[in-house]
Amino acid sequence: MPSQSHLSSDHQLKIPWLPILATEHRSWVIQALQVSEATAGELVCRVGAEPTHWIGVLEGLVKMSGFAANGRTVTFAGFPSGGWFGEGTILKGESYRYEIQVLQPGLLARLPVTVFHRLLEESIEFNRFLMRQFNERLGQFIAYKAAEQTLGVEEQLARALCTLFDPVLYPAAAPVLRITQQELAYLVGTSRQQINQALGLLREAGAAEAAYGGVRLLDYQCLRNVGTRG
DNA sequence: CCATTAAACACCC
DNA sequence: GGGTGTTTAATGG
Repeated sequence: MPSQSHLSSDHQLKIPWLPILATEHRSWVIQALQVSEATAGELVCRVGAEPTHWIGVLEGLVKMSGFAANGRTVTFAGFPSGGWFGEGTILKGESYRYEIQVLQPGLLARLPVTVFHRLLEESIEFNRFLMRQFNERLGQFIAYKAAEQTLGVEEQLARALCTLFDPVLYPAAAPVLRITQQELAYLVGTSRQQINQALGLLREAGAAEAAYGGVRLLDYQCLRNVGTRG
């Protein structure tokens, strides 16, 4: 078990829903949140386990994945810094149906489900945040389903990268996203070769390019355009 | 039959 | 040591 600590003011800045809470609610949360380091490859949620916390990424990158009928690995979503996940499982009172694994090491924050439920009961602002998150995610999945049928690997990759390079959370810097081409292949549902080729096309388009062990964003707007054409 | 993919390999960070 | 690019043999539409 990794060592846990409480929330520093530096960490607080990396939680997008914290500022919107009323001060009273915010003080419970800050007291209840636990921060721990996440190492690459670490399994954050196991299939079948009961959720005890709502979990967020302060730094690093985490994936939600499972296996297809033929045994192939399928990644359903990637959560970058600022991402929070597992609320659906908590709300339904179920156990995890997919596994959550760390791709890029970093920091995770955990909010006990009891506090989660209390916020749900008492904070309009928290409900608003969750509703926005559900709405965005639903839109993403519908768009993803549409893209799956109609678009090529280049467009699908552009979409996947757009969700990982969140412009709201990274307004200034043009960071290199640390993710292997194999993981991108799991995410898009194709092979490593296809990803490599698509990265070449994205470079020609001026949207993004392959960096060692990751992808460098060149032009977010351009990446969006590639992902929405068709 | 052609395209795609997984596996194996050798380089490079 | 792990990620990448490339080759090759198998696989599947």
